[in-house]
Amino acid sequence: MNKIRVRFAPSPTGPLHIGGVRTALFNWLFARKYGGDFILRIEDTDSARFVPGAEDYIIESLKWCGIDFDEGPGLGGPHAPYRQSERKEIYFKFAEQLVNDGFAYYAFDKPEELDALRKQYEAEGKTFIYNHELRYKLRTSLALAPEESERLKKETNDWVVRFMIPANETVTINDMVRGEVSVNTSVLDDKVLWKKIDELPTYHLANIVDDRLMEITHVIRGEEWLPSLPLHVLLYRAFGWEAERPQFAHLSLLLRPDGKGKLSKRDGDRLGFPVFPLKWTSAEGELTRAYREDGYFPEAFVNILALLGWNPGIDQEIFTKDELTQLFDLDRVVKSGARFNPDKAKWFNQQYMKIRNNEELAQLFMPELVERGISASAEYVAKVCGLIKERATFVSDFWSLSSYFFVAPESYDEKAVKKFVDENTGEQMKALAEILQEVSPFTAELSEQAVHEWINVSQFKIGRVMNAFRLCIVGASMGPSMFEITATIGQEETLKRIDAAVEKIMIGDK
RNA sequence: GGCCCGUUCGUCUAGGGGUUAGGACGCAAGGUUUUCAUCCUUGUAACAGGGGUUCGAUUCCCCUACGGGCUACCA
Repeated sequence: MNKIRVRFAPSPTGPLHIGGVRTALFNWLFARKYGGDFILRIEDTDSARFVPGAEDYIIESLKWCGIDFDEGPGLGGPHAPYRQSERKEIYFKFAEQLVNDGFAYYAFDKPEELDALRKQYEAEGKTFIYNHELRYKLRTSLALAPEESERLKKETNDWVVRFMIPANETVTINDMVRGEVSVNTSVLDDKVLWKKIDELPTYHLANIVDDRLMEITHVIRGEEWLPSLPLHVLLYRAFGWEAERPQFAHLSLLLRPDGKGKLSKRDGDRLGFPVFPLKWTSAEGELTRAYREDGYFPEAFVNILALLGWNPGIDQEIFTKDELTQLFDLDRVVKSGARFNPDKAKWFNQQYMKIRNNEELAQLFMPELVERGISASAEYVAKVCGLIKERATFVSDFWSLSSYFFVAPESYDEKAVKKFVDENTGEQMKALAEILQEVSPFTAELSEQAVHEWINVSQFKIGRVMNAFRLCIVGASMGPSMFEITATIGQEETLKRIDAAVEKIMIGDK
């Protein structure tokens, strides 16, 4: 069997959205599983829709996800170049070959003429198809006298090459995810393959030619291409490439969580979750939110995407890249469209948060601390991260969960004060401070031991004491074990905070 | 309008001619914890509808409905 070669072939018309990333991921997973090649090809044959920066964005997104390609722009490879705009001179001869072999023809209609014709058909309630009936009636090389056609070819510059779709033939293709798909060719248009005006191929021609030239064995792409599958198959046949034709797998689309339509680039952030992997600033200066900037870990993001429209048939849901590579296969790709679930996406990130090591998390948290004017050692921050990470979904949650490790509380949660402070609390806290003062070394274990002993002897209610204690140190009813906190912030700071709290909320009006 | 694809808890999905239709997220309740979170337990909730085929259909076939895609000299 030939080496497996797959490609991801985005069009640089804007930032890649998660549907595109998923398509890339599935291709990559398939290639890696079978030891094949993953190729990135930029399909920039539509100069009108070209967006500067989009290609870089695509590459950076893949990089962030850890989806590495073996051949592609910037990297080169045996079939370079990998940008279709840089391959423009190779396509015409293939189009011409099709004309010479009787599979295509020149068409000289003006776009306005066709528009008018379409409108006319619509008005009459008829379906407009540029096909075997029309191609002999319109201005094409099939209908015109050869000299006239030659003349138009020379003298005009907006003619096109159209593929000749055979009449009334049923094309049946076996799609790797959808099974058998049949279409009657009579409903297909004679698609434009190549345009004189910009001397560029359309998607259909460029795609088939490049897939063949690059020896692609499997085409894994979005479902939006399913309707043109028969055309592509017919093209392979016309070129005489049936034996080398790749296998096709059409992935269902990602649907919007609010119900209507497929996820599109224009949905923005009003949906309550990002549609883009990385932030993108549009030409109008609009900034979109994104997974990376929202604080998702790339491993979590990849894990989420992998499970959208695919599953390994086991109950496990958290997978390393290696596990995914091993388990992935096209036969477990789901046929129906998948709606994105933002809550579950957060859950995934939380799972990855819990297993992330503290030093790495500290590094991610550090910039925010610096920005807040806090100076703390990496070691200290790592320790704090270890204590709070299971309470967080994103690194951006860290500050609100851990500020008391860095600064003493400035205010005390009112509800907690009401609940846990009474006329005896002040005295209790003073006594507690005295106990704590004697603990040496000031470890969590020894502090806990001493305090519990004291509570037992003095017959206080442990809940009341500890909650009041927490209020003094944290300022609220939250956070990890009290003694872990005090051991972290230290003896001196602990005693200081008890004093301050007693002063502020336990004496005075009480 | 035409063509194509799809339809199992709210969402992601497993399953597949005979099952108490399984899991995960969410939600709810309980337990653990001095608090919050984690964690554990339990609960909640689904085979779009109608016809066939069959002893039996959620599973196979047909129709309808609904959803989605395509219908450009876009990709």
